[in-house]
Amino acid sequence: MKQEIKSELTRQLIIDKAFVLFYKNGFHAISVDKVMKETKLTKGAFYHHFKDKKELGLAVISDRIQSRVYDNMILPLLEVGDPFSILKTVFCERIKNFSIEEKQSGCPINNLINEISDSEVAYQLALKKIIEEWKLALIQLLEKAKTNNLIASEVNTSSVAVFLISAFEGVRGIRKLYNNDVVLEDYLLAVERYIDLLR
Amino acid sequence: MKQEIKSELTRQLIIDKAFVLFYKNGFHAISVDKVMKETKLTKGAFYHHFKDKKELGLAVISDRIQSRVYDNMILPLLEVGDPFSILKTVFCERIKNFSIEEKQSGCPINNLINEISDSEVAYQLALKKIIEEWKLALIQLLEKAKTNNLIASEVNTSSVAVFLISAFEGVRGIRKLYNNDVVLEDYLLAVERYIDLLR
DNA sequence: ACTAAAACATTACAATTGGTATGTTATTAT
DNA sequence: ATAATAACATACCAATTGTAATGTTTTAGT
Repeated sequence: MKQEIKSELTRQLIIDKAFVLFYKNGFHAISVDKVMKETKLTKGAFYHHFKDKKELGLAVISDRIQSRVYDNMILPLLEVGDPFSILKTVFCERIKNFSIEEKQSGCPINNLINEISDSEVAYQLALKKIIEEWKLALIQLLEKAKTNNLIASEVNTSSVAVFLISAFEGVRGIRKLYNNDVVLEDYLLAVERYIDLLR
Repeated sequence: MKQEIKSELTRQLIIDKAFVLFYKNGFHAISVDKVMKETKLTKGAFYHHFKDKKELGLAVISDRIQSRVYDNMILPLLEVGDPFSILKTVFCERIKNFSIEEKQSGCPINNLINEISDSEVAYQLALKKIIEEWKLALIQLLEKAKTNNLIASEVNTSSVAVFLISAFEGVRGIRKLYNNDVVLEDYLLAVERYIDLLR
Protein backbone atom coordinates (compact mmCIF):
# COMPACT_ATOMS: atom_id res chain seq x y z
CA MET A 1 0.00 0.00 0.00
CA LYS A 2 2.75 2.42 0.97
CA GLN A 3 4.88 1.15 -1.90
CA GLU A 4 2.05 1.74 -4.31
CA ILE A 5 1.86 5.36 -3.27
CA LYS A 6 5.58 5.93 -3.57
CA SER A 7 5.59 4.34 -6.98
CA GLU A 8 2.79 6.56 -8.18
CA LEU A 9 4.57 9.54 -6.68
CA THR A 10 7.76 9.00 -8.65
CA ARG A 11 5.73 8.29 -11.76
CA GLN A 12 4.04 11.61 -11.35
CA LEU A 13 7.37 13.26 -10.64
CA ILE A 14 8.73 11.99 -13.94
CA ILE A 15 5.62 13.10 -15.80
CA ASP A 16 5.79 16.47 -14.09
CA LYS A 17 9.36 17.20 -15.05
CA ALA A 18 8.78 15.84 -18.53
CA PHE A 19 5.78 18.07 -19.06
CA VAL A 20 7.70 21.22 -18.20
CA LEU A 21 10.68 20.26 -20.36
CA PHE A 22 8.54 19.18 -23.30
CA TYR A 23 6.46 22.32 -22.98
CA LYS A 24 9.45 24.62 -22.98
CA ASN A 25 11.70 22.84 -25.45
CA GLY A 26 9.59 20.51 -27.51
CA PHE A 27 9.13 16.77 -27.33
CA HIS A 28 11.90 15.75 -29.72
CA ALA A 29 14.38 18.18 -28.21
CA ILE A 30 14.15 16.50 -24.80
CA SER A 31 15.75 13.14 -24.13
CA VAL A 32 14.92 10.63 -21.44
CA ASP A 33 18.28 11.50 -19.90
CA LYS A 34 17.37 15.15 -19.57
CA VAL A 35 14.05 14.32 -17.97
CA MET A 36 15.67 12.00 -15.45
CA LYS A 37 18.41 14.47 -14.66
CA GLU A 38 15.64 16.83 -13.62
CA THR A 39 14.04 14.22 -11.37
CA LYS A 40 17.44 13.38 -9.86
CA LEU A 41 16.63 9.75 -10.46
CA THR A 42 18.26 7.42 -12.99
CA LYS A 43 17.35 5.78 -16.24
CA GLY A 44 16.72 2.55 -14.41
CA ALA A 45 13.88 4.22 -12.58
CA PHE A 46 12.47 5.55 -15.81
CA TYR A 47 12.32 2.24 -17.63
CA HIS A 48 10.85 0.64 -14.55
CA HIS A 49 7.88 2.99 -14.72
CA PHE A 50 7.57 3.46 -18.47
CA LYS A 51 7.86 1.10 -21.40
CA ASP A 52 9.52 3.71 -23.60
CA LYS A 53 9.64 7.43 -24.34
CA LYS A 54 6.44 7.22 -26.31
CA GLU A 55 4.55 5.98 -23.27
CA LEU A 56 5.87 8.96 -21.33
CA GLY A 57 4.68 11.32 -24.04
CA LEU A 58 1.20 9.81 -23.95
CA ALA A 59 1.18 9.97 -20.15
CA VAL A 60 2.09 13.64 -20.25
CA ILE A 61 -0.81 14.25 -22.60
CA SER A 62 -3.41 12.34 -20.64
CA ASP A 63 -2.18 13.13 -17.14
CA ARG A 64 -1.15 16.78 -17.49
CA ILE A 65 -2.29 18.41 -20.70
CA GLN A 66 -5.77 16.96 -20.67
CA SER A 67 -6.50 18.08 -17.13
CA ARG A 68 -5.07 21.52 -17.88
CA VAL A 69 -7.48 21.98 -20.73
CA TYR A 70 -10.34 20.51 -18.76
CA ASP A 71 -9.82 22.74 -15.73
CA ASN A 72 -9.18 25.94 -17.62
CA MET A 73 -11.15 25.68 -20.83
CA ILE A 74 -13.93 23.15 -20.31
CA LEU A 75 -15.09 23.30 -16.70
CA PRO A 76 -15.93 27.02 -16.87
CA LEU A 77 -18.14 26.29 -19.86
CA LEU A 78 -20.30 23.95 -17.83
CA GLU A 79 -21.24 26.49 -15.17
CA VAL A 80 -24.57 28.26 -15.14
CA GLY A 81 -24.68 31.88 -16.21
CA ASP A 82 -24.65 34.18 -19.17
CA PRO A 83 -23.11 32.23 -22.06
CA PHE A 84 -21.42 35.32 -23.47
CA SER A 85 -19.58 36.19 -20.31
CA ILE A 86 -18.68 32.54 -19.88
CA LEU A 87 -17.17 32.52 -23.36
CA LYS A 88 -15.26 35.68 -22.59
CA THR A 89 -13.98 34.17 -19.38
CA VAL A 90 -12.58 31.18 -21.22
CA PHE A 91 -11.27 32.87 -24.35
CA CYS A 92 -10.30 36.28 -22.98
CA GLU A 93 -9.80 36.36 -19.22
CA ARG A 94 -7.75 33.20 -19.37
CA ILE A 95 -5.31 34.83 -21.75
CA LYS A 96 -5.13 38.01 -19.72
CA ASN A 97 -4.07 36.00 -16.70
CA PHE A 98 -1.34 34.08 -18.47
CA SER A 99 2.08 33.98 -16.87
CA ILE A 100 5.10 35.15 -18.85
CA GLU A 101 6.01 31.51 -19.26
CA GLU A 102 2.64 30.62 -20.69
CA LYS A 103 2.98 33.46 -23.16
CA GLN A 104 6.48 32.60 -24.24
CA SER A 105 6.06 28.85 -24.46
CA GLY A 106 2.71 28.85 -26.18
CA CYS A 107 0.05 26.20 -25.74
CA PRO A 108 1.11 22.68 -24.73
CA ILE A 109 -1.46 21.04 -26.98
CA ASN A 110 -0.70 23.27 -29.91
CA ASN A 111 3.02 22.77 -29.51
CA LEU A 112 2.60 19.02 -29.60
CA ILE A 113 0.06 19.00 -32.40
CA ASN A 114 2.39 20.92 -34.64
CA GLU A 115 5.56 19.14 -33.66
CA ILE A 116 4.30 15.61 -33.94
CA SER A 117 4.39 14.30 -37.49
CA ASP A 118 1.34 12.94 -39.23
CA SER A 119 2.65 9.41 -38.80
CA GLU A 120 2.51 9.30 -35.04
CA VAL A 121 -1.08 8.18 -34.72
CA ALA A 122 -1.16 7.45 -30.99
CA TYR A 123 -0.30 11.06 -30.15
CA GLN A 124 -2.82 12.38 -32.60
CA LEU A 125 -5.61 10.31 -31.07
CA ALA A 126 -4.75 11.47 -27.56
CA LEU A 127 -4.65 15.11 -28.61
CA LYS A 128 -7.76 14.80 -30.75
CA LYS A 129 -9.65 13.43 -27.77
CA ILE A 130 -8.90 16.63 -25.83
CA ILE A 131 -9.92 18.92 -28.66
CA GLU A 132 -13.12 16.95 -29.23
CA GLU A 133 -14.06 17.19 -25.57
CA TRP A 134 -13.45 20.92 -25.62
CA LYS A 135 -15.40 21.39 -28.82
CA LEU A 136 -18.32 19.39 -27.48
CA ALA A 137 -18.54 21.46 -24.31
CA LEU A 138 -18.57 24.60 -26.42
CA ILE A 139 -21.30 23.28 -28.68
CA GLN A 140 -23.41 22.38 -25.67
CA LEU A 141 -23.06 25.87 -24.25
CA LEU A 142 -23.94 27.45 -27.58
CA GLU A 143 -26.90 25.15 -28.15
CA LYS A 144 -28.25 25.98 -24.74
CA ALA A 145 -27.92 29.65 -25.57
CA LYS A 146 -29.75 28.98 -28.78
CA THR A 147 -32.59 27.28 -26.94
CA ASN A 148 -32.83 30.30 -24.66
CA ASN A 149 -33.01 32.53 -27.74
CA LEU A 150 -29.79 34.28 -26.79
CA ILE A 151 -28.14 33.58 -30.11
CA ALA A 152 -29.69 33.41 -33.57
CA SER A 153 -30.97 30.03 -34.69
CA GLU A 154 -29.03 30.16 -37.95
CA VAL A 155 -25.70 30.15 -36.10
CA ASN A 156 -23.82 26.92 -36.66
CA THR A 157 -22.62 26.08 -33.18
CA SER A 158 -20.04 23.53 -34.26
CA SER A 159 -18.59 26.05 -36.66
CA VAL A 160 -18.36 28.75 -33.99
CA ALA A 161 -16.71 26.30 -31.62
CA VAL A 162 -14.05 25.34 -34.14
CA PHE A 163 -13.45 28.97 -34.99
CA LEU A 164 -12.98 30.00 -31.38
CA ILE A 165 -10.65 27.12 -30.60
CA SER A 166 -8.65 27.72 -33.76
CA ALA A 167 -8.16 31.41 -33.13
CA PHE A 168 -7.20 30.74 -29.52
CA GLU A 169 -4.62 28.12 -30.41
CA GLY A 170 -3.46 30.26 -33.29
CA VAL A 171 -2.56 33.36 -31.27
CA ARG A 172 -0.87 31.32 -28.65
CA GLY A 173 1.48 30.22 -31.36
CA ILE A 174 1.93 33.65 -32.91
CA ARG A 175 2.57 35.18 -29.51
CA LYS A 176 5.66 33.03 -29.11
CA LEU A 177 7.36 35.09 -31.79
CA TYR A 178 7.05 38.37 -29.92
CA ASN A 179 8.23 39.59 -26.59
CA ASN A 180 5.27 41.83 -26.01
CA ASP A 181 1.54 41.38 -25.74
CA VAL A 182 0.38 43.51 -28.67
CA VAL A 183 -0.71 40.51 -30.65
CA LEU A 184 -2.65 39.15 -27.69
CA GLU A 185 -4.42 42.44 -27.21
CA ASP A 186 -5.34 42.53 -30.88
CA TYR A 187 -6.72 39.04 -30.56
CA LEU A 188 -8.68 39.93 -27.43
CA LEU A 189 -10.33 42.88 -29.13
CA ALA A 190 -11.37 40.72 -32.04
CA VAL A 191 -12.75 37.75 -30.06
CA GLU A 192 -14.71 39.97 -27.74
CA ARG A 193 -16.29 41.63 -30.74
CA TYR A 194 -16.87 38.24 -32.35
CA ILE A 195 -18.56 36.87 -29.26
CA ASP A 196 -20.74 39.97 -29.00
CA LEU A 197 -21.81 39.54 -32.60
CA LEU A 198 -23.22 36.11 -31.78
CA ARG A 199 -26.14 37.72 -30.02
CA MET B 1 29.96 31.51 -63.92
CA LYS B 2 28.78 27.98 -64.67
CA GLN B 3 30.19 26.85 -61.37
CA GLU B 4 28.27 29.52 -59.57
CA ILE B 5 25.04 28.22 -61.03
CA LYS B 6 25.76 24.62 -60.15
CA SER B 7 26.63 25.62 -56.62
CA GLU B 8 23.41 27.50 -56.20
CA LEU B 9 21.53 24.58 -57.72
CA THR B 10 22.80 22.07 -55.17
CA ARG B 11 22.20 24.58 -52.41
CA GLN B 12 18.62 24.85 -53.52
CA LEU B 13 18.39 21.07 -53.83
CA ILE B 14 19.44 20.69 -50.21
CA ILE B 15 17.00 23.36 -49.08
CA ASP B 16 14.26 21.75 -51.15
CA LYS B 17 14.66 18.31 -49.67
CA ALA B 18 15.09 19.76 -46.21
CA PHE B 19 11.89 21.74 -46.50
CA VAL B 20 9.82 18.70 -47.41
CA LEU B 21 11.35 16.59 -44.66
CA PHE B 22 11.08 19.30 -42.01
CA TYR B 23 7.52 20.00 -43.08
CA LYS B 24 6.44 16.38 -42.84
CA ASN B 25 8.42 15.26 -39.82
CA GLY B 26 9.46 18.32 -37.89
CA PHE B 27 12.78 20.10 -37.67
CA HIS B 28 14.24 18.22 -34.74
CA ALA B 29 13.14 14.87 -36.08
CA ILE B 30 15.20 15.28 -39.24
CA SER B 31 18.97 14.98 -39.17
CA VAL B 32 21.50 16.37 -41.64
CA ASP B 33 22.12 12.75 -42.67
CA LYS B 34 18.52 12.21 -43.61
CA VAL B 35 18.43 15.40 -45.64
CA MET B 36 21.59 14.48 -47.53
CA LYS B 37 20.43 10.94 -48.12
CA GLU B 38 17.47 12.49 -49.92
CA THR B 39 19.72 14.67 -52.08
CA LYS B 40 21.95 11.67 -52.83
CA LEU B 41 24.91 13.83 -51.92
CA THR B 42 27.14 13.50 -48.87
CA LYS B 43 27.75 15.34 -45.66
CA GLY B 44 30.83 16.93 -47.15
CA ALA B 45 28.64 18.71 -49.66
CA PHE B 46 26.34 19.88 -46.91
CA TYR B 47 29.01 21.48 -44.77
CA HIS B 48 30.50 23.07 -47.83
CA HIS B 49 27.27 24.94 -48.46
CA PHE B 50 26.06 25.49 -44.92
CA LYS B 51 27.77 26.43 -41.69
CA ASP B 52 25.56 24.18 -39.60
CA LYS B 53 22.05 22.76 -39.34
CA LYS B 54 20.77 26.00 -37.94
CA GLU B 55 21.81 27.86 -41.08
CA LEU B 56 19.89 25.32 -43.12
CA GLY B 57 16.81 25.85 -41.00
CA LEU B 58 16.99 29.59 -41.49
CA ALA B 59 17.54 29.12 -45.22
CA VAL B 60 14.45 26.92 -45.43
CA ILE B 61 12.46 29.63 -43.71
CA SER B 62 13.66 32.54 -45.84
CA ASP B 63 13.98 30.67 -49.14
CA ARG B 64 10.94 28.42 -49.07
CA ILE B 65 8.46 29.23 -46.35
CA GLN B 66 8.57 32.99 -46.79
CA SER B 67 7.91 32.81 -50.54
CA ARG B 68 5.13 30.29 -49.97
CA VAL B 69 3.35 32.68 -47.66
CA TYR B 70 4.05 35.62 -49.91
CA ASP B 71 2.70 33.94 -53.03
CA ASN B 72 -0.35 32.39 -51.48
CA MET B 73 -1.35 34.68 -48.65
CA ILE B 74 0.09 38.13 -49.34
CA LEU B 75 0.17 38.71 -53.10
CA PRO B 76 -3.58 38.11 -53.53
CA LEU B 77 -4.21 40.77 -50.90
CA LEU B 78 -2.45 43.39 -52.99
CA GLU B 79 -4.63 42.98 -56.05
CA VAL B 80 -7.43 45.41 -56.86
CA GLY B 81 -10.98 44.27 -56.29
CA ASP B 82 -13.62 43.73 -53.66
CA PRO B 83 -11.78 43.39 -50.35
CA PHE B 84 -14.29 40.88 -49.04
CA SER B 85 -13.90 38.48 -51.92
CA ILE B 86 -10.14 38.94 -51.73
CA LEU B 87 -10.21 37.99 -48.05
CA LYS B 88 -12.32 34.96 -48.86
CA THR B 89 -9.91 33.95 -51.58
CA VAL B 90 -7.01 34.00 -49.18
CA PHE B 91 -8.66 32.55 -46.10
CA CYS B 92 -11.22 30.22 -47.68
CA GLU B 93 -10.46 29.26 -51.26
CA ARG B 94 -6.85 28.58 -50.39
CA ILE B 95 -7.93 26.02 -47.81
CA LYS B 96 -10.43 24.42 -50.15
CA ASN B 97 -7.67 23.82 -52.67
CA PHE B 98 -5.26 22.25 -50.23
CA SER B 99 -3.70 18.95 -51.20
CA ILE B 100 -4.08 15.97 -48.87
CA GLU B 101 -0.47 16.53 -47.89
CA GLU B 102 -1.08 20.14 -46.96
CA LYS B 103 -4.01 19.07 -44.84
CA GLN B 104 -2.17 16.30 -43.05
CA SER B 105 1.08 18.11 -42.46
CA GLY B 106 -0.38 21.41 -41.36
CA CYS B 107 1.21 24.78 -41.94
CA PRO B 108 4.99 24.99 -42.31
CA ILE B 109 5.22 28.24 -40.35
CA ASN B 110 2.90 27.05 -37.64
CA ASN B 111 4.75 23.76 -37.32
CA LEU B 112 8.03 25.55 -36.85
CA ILE B 113 6.66 28.23 -34.55
CA ASN B 114 5.32 25.64 -32.19
CA GLU B 115 8.22 23.24 -32.39
CA ILE B 116 10.99 25.76 -31.91
CA SER B 117 11.61 26.58 -28.27
CA ASP B 118 11.42 30.09 -26.93
CA SER B 119 15.20 30.22 -26.68
CA GLU B 120 15.95 29.94 -30.37
CA VAL B 121 15.79 33.62 -31.19
CA ALA B 122 17.10 33.49 -34.75
CA TYR B 123 14.23 31.28 -35.85
CA GLN B 124 11.69 33.40 -34.08
CA LEU B 125 12.90 36.53 -35.81
CA ALA B 126 12.76 34.90 -39.23
CA LEU B 127 9.26 33.57 -38.62
CA LYS B 128 8.08 36.80 -37.05
CA LYS B 129 9.20 38.71 -40.13
CA ILE B 130 6.88 36.60 -42.28
CA ILE B 131 3.92 37.01 -39.98
CA GLU B 132 4.50 40.76 -39.74
CA GLU B 133 4.60 41.09 -43.51
CA TRP B 134 1.38 39.15 -43.81
CA LYS B 135 -0.31 41.14 -41.08
CA LEU B 136 0.74 44.43 -42.66
CA ALA B 137 -0.67 43.49 -46.05
CA LEU B 138 -3.94 42.58 -44.36
CA ILE B 139 -4.08 45.86 -42.48
CA GLN B 140 -3.47 47.77 -45.68
CA LEU B 141 -6.29 45.98 -47.43
CA LEU B 142 -8.65 46.60 -44.54
CA GLU B 143 -7.66 50.24 -44.20
CA LYS B 144 -8.31 50.78 -47.88
CA ALA B 145 -11.71 49.19 -47.47
CA LYS B 146 -12.30 51.50 -44.57
CA THR B 147 -11.40 54.53 -46.67
CA ASN B 148 -13.86 53.36 -49.29
CA ASN B 149 -16.52 53.06 -46.60
CA LEU B 150 -16.82 49.34 -47.16
CA ILE B 151 -16.21 48.50 -43.53
CA ALA B 152 -17.21 50.40 -40.42
CA SER B 153 -14.74 52.97 -39.13
CA GLU B 154 -14.77 51.53 -35.63
CA VAL B 155 -13.27 48.26 -36.84
CA ASN B 156 -9.74 47.79 -35.56
CA THR B 157 -7.92 46.56 -38.66
CA SER B 158 -4.85 45.28 -36.82
CA SER B 159 -7.10 43.30 -34.53
CA VAL B 160 -9.02 41.77 -37.42
CA ALA B 161 -5.78 40.88 -39.17
CA VAL B 162 -4.41 39.08 -36.11
CA PHE B 163 -7.70 37.28 -35.61
CA LEU B 164 -7.83 36.04 -39.19
CA ILE B 165 -4.24 34.87 -39.19
CA SER B 166 -4.65 33.18 -35.81
CA ALA B 167 -7.76 31.30 -36.82
CA PHE B 168 -6.17 30.21 -40.07
CA GLU B 169 -3.02 28.92 -38.43
CA GLY B 170 -5.10 27.41 -35.67
CA VAL B 171 -7.29 25.19 -37.86
CA ARG B 172 -4.36 24.06 -39.89
CA GLY B 173 -3.00 22.64 -36.68
CA ILE B 174 -6.27 21.14 -35.50
CA ARG B 175 -6.85 19.57 -38.90
CA LYS B 176 -3.72 17.48 -38.48
CA LEU B 177 -5.50 15.47 -35.80
CA TYR B 178 -8.30 14.31 -38.06
CA ASN B 179 -8.43 12.36 -41.25
CA ASN B 180 -11.42 14.18 -42.63
CA ASP B 181 -12.26 17.76 -43.50
CA VAL B 182 -15.15 18.38 -41.10
CA VAL B 183 -13.10 20.74 -38.99
CA LEU B 184 -12.00 22.68 -42.06
CA GLU B 185 -15.58 23.02 -43.24
CA ASP B 186 -16.62 24.27 -39.83
CA TYR B 187 -13.84 26.82 -39.96
CA LEU B 188 -14.79 27.93 -43.48
CA LEU B 189 -18.39 28.53 -42.46
CA ALA B 190 -17.25 30.65 -39.55
CA VAL B 191 -14.67 32.79 -41.37
CA GLU B 192 -16.98 33.48 -44.25
CA ARG B 193 -19.59 34.69 -41.79
CA TYR B 194 -16.96 36.68 -39.91
CA ILE B 195 -15.74 38.38 -43.08
CA ASP B 196 -19.29 39.18 -44.09
CA LEU B 197 -19.93 40.78 -40.71
CA LEU B 198 -17.11 43.24 -41.34
CA ARG B 199 -19.30 45.10 -43.78
C1' DA C 1 48.93 23.34 -69.88
C1' DC C 2 48.98 24.65 -65.20
C1' DT C 3 47.49 26.15 -60.96
C1' DA C 4 44.30 27.67 -57.62
C1' DA C 5 40.10 27.24 -55.84
C1' DA C 6 35.57 25.47 -55.63
C1' DA C 7 32.55 21.37 -55.26
C1' DC C 8 32.14 17.64 -53.49
C1' DA C 9 33.46 12.60 -51.09
C1' DT C 10 35.47 9.87 -47.35
C1' DT C 11 36.65 9.04 -42.95
C1' DA C 12 36.73 9.98 -38.31
C1' DC C 13 34.84 11.46 -33.80
C1' DA C 14 33.04 12.69 -29.45
C1' DA C 15 28.59 13.31 -27.60
C1' DT C 16 24.01 11.97 -27.26
C1' DT C 17 20.22 9.12 -28.38
C1' DG C 18 16.69 5.38 -26.83
C1' DG C 19 16.98 1.09 -24.74
C1' DT C 20 18.77 -3.32 -22.17
C1' DA C 21 21.01 -6.25 -18.69
C1' DT C 22 22.21 -6.73 -14.41
C1' DG C 23 22.89 -5.28 -10.37
C1' DT C 24 21.37 -3.56 -5.24
C1' DT C 25 18.24 -1.99 -1.80
C1' DA C 26 13.79 -1.38 0.15
C1' DT C 27 9.16 -3.18 0.92
C1' DT C 28 5.69 -6.64 1.49
C1' DA C 29 3.25 -10.90 2.20
C1' DT C 30 3.77 -15.15 4.46
C1' DA D 1 12.54 -14.26 9.81
C1' DT D 2 12.47 -15.16 5.16
C1' DA D 3 11.49 -15.24 0.47
C1' DA D 4 9.64 -12.76 -3.20
C1' DT D 5 8.98 -8.80 -5.51
C1' DA D 6 8.97 -3.96 -6.37
C1' DA D 7 11.78 0.22 -6.74
C1' DC D 8 15.33 1.79 -8.02
C1' DA D 9 20.92 2.29 -9.48
C1' DT D 10 24.90 1.08 -12.40
C1' DA D 11 26.93 -0.17 -16.34
C1' DC D 12 26.60 -1.04 -20.87
C1' DC D 13 25.14 -1.01 -25.86
C1' DA D 14 24.59 -0.04 -30.81
C1' DA D 15 22.82 3.57 -33.47
C1' DT D 16 22.48 8.24 -34.50
C1' DT D 17 23.55 12.96 -33.74
C1' DG D 18 26.08 17.30 -35.44
C1' DT D 19 30.54 18.54 -36.93
C1' DA D 20 35.62 18.58 -38.35
C1' DA D 21 39.61 17.01 -40.97
C1' DT D 22 41.31 15.42 -44.87
C1' DG D 23 40.87 13.69 -48.94
C1' DT D 24 39.61 13.76 -54.40
C1' DT D 25 37.60 15.59 -58.48
C1' DT D 26 35.74 19.18 -61.23
C1' DT D 27 35.86 23.88 -62.86
C1' DA D 28 38.00 28.55 -63.90
C1' DG D 29 41.39 31.93 -64.58
C1' DT D 30 45.96 32.52 -66.38
